[in-house]
Amino acid sequence: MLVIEDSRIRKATWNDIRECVYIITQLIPIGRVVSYKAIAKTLGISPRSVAIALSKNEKPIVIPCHRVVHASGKIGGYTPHGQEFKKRLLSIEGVDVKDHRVPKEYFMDNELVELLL
DNA sequence: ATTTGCTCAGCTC
DNA sequence: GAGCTGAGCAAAT
Repeated sequence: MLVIEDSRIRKATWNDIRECVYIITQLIPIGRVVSYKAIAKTLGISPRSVAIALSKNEKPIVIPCHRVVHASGKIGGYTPHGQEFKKRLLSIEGVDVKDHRVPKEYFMDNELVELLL
């Protein structure tokens, strides 16, 4: 991932990555979901890094990290309060989590990539 | 459904 | 620097 600062291109720092991940996460509307992979693609970094960024999240509720799940539909993690809490948050927002899986119709990976690329 | 190998940024020593 | 740890992924089994 590269960023532009003072008209120069430089490698993104950890802070840059976190900032971008948080901003994108906040773009996800209520009742929808995206995968780590989709965010990684828009930023040009690895999915693993996105997960790390979210895990180090300092504002667990302001940053809706519960709307980010595995590409396969599996729930993923939610360190502050555990998977169960994450599931509960999602169902409150209208996402029907079936058997530790979120159905593909809730995903907006394509829209996100199309929007930001 | 489960295992396996790959990945890459942070943390520890 | 070297080695370990993940809120992951994709392919093979």
